[in-house]
Amino acid sequence: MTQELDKTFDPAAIEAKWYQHWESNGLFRPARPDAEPFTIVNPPPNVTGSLHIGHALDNTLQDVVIRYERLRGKDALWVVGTDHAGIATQMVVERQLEQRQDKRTNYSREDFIAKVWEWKEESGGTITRQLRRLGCSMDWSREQFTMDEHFTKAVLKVFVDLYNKGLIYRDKRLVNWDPKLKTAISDLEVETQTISGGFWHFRYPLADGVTTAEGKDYLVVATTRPETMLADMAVAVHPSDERYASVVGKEIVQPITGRRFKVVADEHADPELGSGVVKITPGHDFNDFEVGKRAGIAPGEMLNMLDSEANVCQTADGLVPERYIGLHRFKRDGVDGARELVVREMKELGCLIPHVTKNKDGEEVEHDAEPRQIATPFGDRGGVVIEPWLTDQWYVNAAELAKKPIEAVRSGEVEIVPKSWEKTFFNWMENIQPWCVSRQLWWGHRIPAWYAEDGAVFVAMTEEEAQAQAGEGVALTRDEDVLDTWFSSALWPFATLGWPNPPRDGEVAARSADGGDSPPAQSDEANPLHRPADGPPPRSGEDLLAKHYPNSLLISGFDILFFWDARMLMAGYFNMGERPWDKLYLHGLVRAADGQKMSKSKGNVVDPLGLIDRFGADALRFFMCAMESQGRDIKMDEKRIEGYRNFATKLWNATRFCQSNGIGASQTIAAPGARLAANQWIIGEVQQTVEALDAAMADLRFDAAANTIYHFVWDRFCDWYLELIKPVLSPLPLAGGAGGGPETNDGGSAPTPNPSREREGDWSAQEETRAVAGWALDQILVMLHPFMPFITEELWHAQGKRPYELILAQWPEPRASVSKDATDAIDWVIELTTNVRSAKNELGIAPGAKLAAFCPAPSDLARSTIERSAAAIERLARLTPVTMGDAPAGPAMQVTAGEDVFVIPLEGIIDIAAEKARLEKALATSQKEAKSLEGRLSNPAFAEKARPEAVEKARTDLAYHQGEVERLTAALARLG
RNA sequence: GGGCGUAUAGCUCAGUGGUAGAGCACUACGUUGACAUCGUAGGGGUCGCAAGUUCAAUCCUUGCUACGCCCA
Repeated sequence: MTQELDKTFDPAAIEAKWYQHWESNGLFRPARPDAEPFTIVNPPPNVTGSLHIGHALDNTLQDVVIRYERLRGKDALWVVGTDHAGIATQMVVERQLEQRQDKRTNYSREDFIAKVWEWKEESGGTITRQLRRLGCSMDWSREQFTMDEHFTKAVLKVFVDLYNKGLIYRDKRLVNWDPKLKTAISDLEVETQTISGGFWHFRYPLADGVTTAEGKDYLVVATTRPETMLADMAVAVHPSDERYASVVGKEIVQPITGRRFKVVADEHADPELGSGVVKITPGHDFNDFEVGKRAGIAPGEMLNMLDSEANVCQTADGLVPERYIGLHRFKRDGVDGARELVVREMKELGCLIPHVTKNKDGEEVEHDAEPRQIATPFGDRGGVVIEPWLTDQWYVNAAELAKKPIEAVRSGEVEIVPKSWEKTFFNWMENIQPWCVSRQLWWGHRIPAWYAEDGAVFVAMTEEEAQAQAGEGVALTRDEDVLDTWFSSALWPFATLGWPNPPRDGEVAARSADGGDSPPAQSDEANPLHRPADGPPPRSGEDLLAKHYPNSLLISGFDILFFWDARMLMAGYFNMGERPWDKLYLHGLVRAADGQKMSKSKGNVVDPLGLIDRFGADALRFFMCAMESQGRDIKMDEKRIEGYRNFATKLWNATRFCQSNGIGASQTIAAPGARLAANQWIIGEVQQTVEALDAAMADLRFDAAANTIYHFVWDRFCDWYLELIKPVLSPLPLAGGAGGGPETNDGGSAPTPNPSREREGDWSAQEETRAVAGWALDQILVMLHPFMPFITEELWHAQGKRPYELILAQWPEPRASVSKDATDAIDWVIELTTNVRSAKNELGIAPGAKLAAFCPAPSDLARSTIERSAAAIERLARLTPVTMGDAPAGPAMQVTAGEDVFVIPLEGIIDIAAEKARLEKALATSQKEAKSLEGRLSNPAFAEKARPEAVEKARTDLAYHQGEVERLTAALARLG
């Protein structure tokens, strides 16, 4: 029995209900021990995060795939969890402290971390709640966090393993230093922006009375960063630059510091650029660092003039004048810094070479510096200029780890979709730099390295092991730093599945399919550094890792291809010896309606939850899919979301119609037997739709998949099928058969002589139609479910009692063959109907008017269809009666269906001029087409070289248009 | 400077070696027993520009223009 639906569809009312039902009944991951696995891990959102539109896209796509594979019977596992997000989370908590005039350093490390955990317990669940609103069917029973105890263990193991293989090492070199956050960051976290700056030219005096070939006693150096002068250790000229050959090896006296240093020859100096002389500050510039090393300066000897906040400090040689100490590197908050002071003093010393321009009046004007656009590095989190800074950090030998991933993508072992990203991937992987993984933070995975007093390092999983390595009695201090967050998230595809722990067989209570609640997090007050609750256990005896690694697919935005995807490949091959996933799907960005990137600072962010409130989660999801064509960004378009809300309403109303006609839940997966043309036709349409949908999903063409089901539902099922079966279900009073209305048929026993004939009120025809319609609607619900899970689940249950929820239903398998005669007949009726409606519209005839029609020379198709589907022709084309034979003389309009001509007499009501105009327009079109096709066919080269199918099609088209010309000419002749 | 991508209807976007489609918007008509969050019909595009390949180019090649992104 169907359950009556409200007159209007209200998404909010059903969304919460079904999500709760699915989750609390463990339906997101039903026990399917023998099924083929299908696995996706979600890109773990920052625990500080809240759902933005990009998450909505990313997670919708994943959910569509997971629900689709689940419906296809796979053991579909969607791993979910959040990322501890080192810097972001620490910043959130520090900001909270700031509001109370408090700060991190007022606490011990342990106490501060305890505060972060506290924050996480209270506020860290925002995004996971929001993902539920979107309908995401993740396995919440195994929700993960990158700081879970088992995850931490995995991270430490990877570090130790990399260290033991020489792939992670400590090195003193320049690193990207964020002076605001006071931590090192990796290359990827640096964003280069172009800002307005200056280019200053200075005189550097040569020492000891030396002069250049030109007789000058100084060299001219140019720089965009004058403040680094305080730590200059050389100037460089190109080895082939003859202007300066005589001064190479001679010395400079830096005017402010009085430091003496050499002129060195180095290829880095570009003779074409400025004077051809560059100052070398190896401690504060990446290029200069290399020059310095080549000039024999060891990194340990390189002068450093800045502290961790980029304020000037004394260099090792003590030559920085006292007045500079403590100044910021450059002007900040209106206060001059070292840069400004250096320029001023050099000017006073006569060592500044002014930049001269002419003003409007042609007079020369002097400036300190030439204005220039400078490419400047900024930290992506802190937003301040990054300082190259000489420190000891831990580095991963990324070039080595990149080898296997490169091979894998090249060989196709790992597929990147869309393929166009492969080139970008190779380009980055093949030029990859050592990855700095240490961060000067408190919140994160603390580096498992211990130092003896002599500086010897011991890397081990635990302090005990480190101590064992060091030997008894050696005092050890643990490395203060934590690891880059991406170092841990790189392990997501396998550490979430239990690696490195072996599967626990029966050791823990089985988490059954119906016990989906996450365990409440307990707090372990004794040790705030460790999470008490280890990751959720697998079901008893289940070896998740063996079954679900490699994962099947990863879906991520292209913006984290290097940050995360590439590093998962490295970590996967290193730790597991295998790819992390078979396929990587990269989607674009969701942009604002005007095409701009959404950002908080621009104030143009669209809140997905607001869209869900307004249009429903189903509509938002459908929008995301319909717009997701590979490789393109999505522009926000609310009208379109609204359109998909309307689509949901359409389906709702179609279901109401079905219900009011006794159409309920189907009983079989296979299509019911059907003899009526319309029923056969819709079965064929379902079959084609499933095939098209499967093809689209296999290619991850979300747009094609969404459009396929959309058009099937609206254009085929609602627009035609439901209209075609109305005459069967509710016969017109006058033509009523013996069976009466549908309500009287239950349990009836009257047989019917010819069920293949769509006679009005025919008893078994009605029964067949209700069965087929119910089945077709069920197929719609299943096929649409991955895209619109909520409304489909609601309608699935409203249609009758079900043995299982839709989320666990079976993917369509019609297993039916339909006759071409039947589908041809319906296609013919549709064409006739459309053509009649069009003609009436153009002639201004009331659309409802029923007209008599004559078909003088019916084709076999027309003859049988007119006989068999008279009721449909009457209801839809509104032609009745249709007489096979000549029409009486007199004014008439003419319509066609295929090659069949229908003459519709319109004595008294026809506007002859309008009909003539209509026919002439159609005639002109066909004549033009025919002429063009004739031209093509008469070209001998076409017949010879074109594909036979193309020639054949041209011939068929030509014949059709020639036929149209004849038919229309005859109709015009009849009108006189 | 290197790489990638995009230019198709008023807007947002699909698409194919055989002269183009969708949604929205627009126009006309419409209370035909699911649906006005709707129905029926319709108007609207020399597929950025130029050359080449081809029997045939919106689609392939090259160049140009414009816009966007990534890397240096």
